[in-house]
Amino acid sequence: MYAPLQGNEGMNGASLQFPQTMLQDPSLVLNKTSFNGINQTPTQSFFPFSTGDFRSNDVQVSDFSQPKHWYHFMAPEYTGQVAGVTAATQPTNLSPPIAQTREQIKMPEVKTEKDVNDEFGSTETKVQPQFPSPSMTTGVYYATPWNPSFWPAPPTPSASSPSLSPSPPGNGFSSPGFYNGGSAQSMPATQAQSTTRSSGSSSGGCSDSEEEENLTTEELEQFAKELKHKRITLGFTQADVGLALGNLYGKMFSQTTICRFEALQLSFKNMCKLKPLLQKWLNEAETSENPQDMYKVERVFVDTRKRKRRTSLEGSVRTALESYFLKCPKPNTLEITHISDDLGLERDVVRVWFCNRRQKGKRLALPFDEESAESQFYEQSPTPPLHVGATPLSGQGYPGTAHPGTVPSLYMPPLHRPEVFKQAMHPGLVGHLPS
DNA sequence: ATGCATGAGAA
DNA sequence: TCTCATGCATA
Repeated sequence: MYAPLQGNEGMNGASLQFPQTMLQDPSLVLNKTSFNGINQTPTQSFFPFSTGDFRSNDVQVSDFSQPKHWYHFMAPEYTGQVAGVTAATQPTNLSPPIAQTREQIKMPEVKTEKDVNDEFGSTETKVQPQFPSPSMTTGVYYATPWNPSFWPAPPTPSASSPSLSPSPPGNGFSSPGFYNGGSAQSMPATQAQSTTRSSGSSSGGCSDSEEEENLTTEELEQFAKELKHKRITLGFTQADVGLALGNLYGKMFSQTTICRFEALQLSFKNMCKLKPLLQKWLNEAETSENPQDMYKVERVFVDTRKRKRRTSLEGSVRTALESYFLKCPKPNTLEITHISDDLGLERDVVRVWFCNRRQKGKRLALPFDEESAESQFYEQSPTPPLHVGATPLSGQGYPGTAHPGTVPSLYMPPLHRPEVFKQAMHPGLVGHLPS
């Protein structure tokens, strides 16, 4: 069904991605650093799970009987796909050979997200990045509701000038508040703080002034655009930037995150949090003599814990899930069980699917009226409001397949006015909606 | 670029 | 158990 694990084919050159056999490690592909002279045999033909004890069989759509062993398995030399270049974020998982490699290479201690608080083994010298780590972790204000350009302004753009007046906490709705953390809505309108301009433009010598800025949607949009443009101009990939951030702040990010940032696909709060970091990176990149040095840091250690193989849901199954989602965006345990049974999926897969679907849905449907939208659609049903039991599945036909063509594969909340909803949809998706 | 997954923190 | 931030893996 779906491609075997490793040995992926090349990636779209456009974005300069790397074959996963290289763990998306820019330094390898881009040759910006030859990893301290260590020659890596690009023969990542090894596959630690060849024995099959690691769910070698496809986690197919109806394969839900297998125990989840994927978490423990740990091939001795499994480095997380990148031969040699990687290491574990978790020392405990570090196998001898790797540990050795790690010492040979003077691996700067850049931490990954979860690693930040994770102390390494005592022997490890926590060499912090060359750059002083700014206080990026301090609070972030996001009094301004998220409202990317492609998310239409609210029907009543009353207080539509987020840039000037971040909506007061209780202000009805003031703006299309994207999802700014769902419950964190009680944002202290600490806005008008003062620093709206990230002064830290000159990498001169001071500066880690990326305080919590009161960013506006527009600023973010503009910055995202600027970032992307300059990044490309400078010849960096999104992954490079993520790595560079690790270099600069000791906290790296993935290509995915950078991509989402540029595409404004993160929550407003998240955008605000990352913006200062990226801003600084940009400044550094622009002024640096050798931008390349910015991420000379070879790859950080990769977490050796193995994650479940990604389930690839068939189109029909997805459609079915969508269908269920329409009826009940937030199924309870029982409902999830029913659904999973009906579709022959693991309960967890279904659960996660709904979680992700909701998360995604928020970006699409929440602009209008998050409060009600959320309460109306995302409220867990005490009692199955839908006949989950009355399987919409007819024989082999799933809910969706039953009505080919008529079942929108998108979340179309029944309570939303089509017109409005349509607007809120991502441009690319609107087209699919029946008018 | 995005689907599915993980994990921390909150409820 | 959910949300949210984030990432691996893949289309």
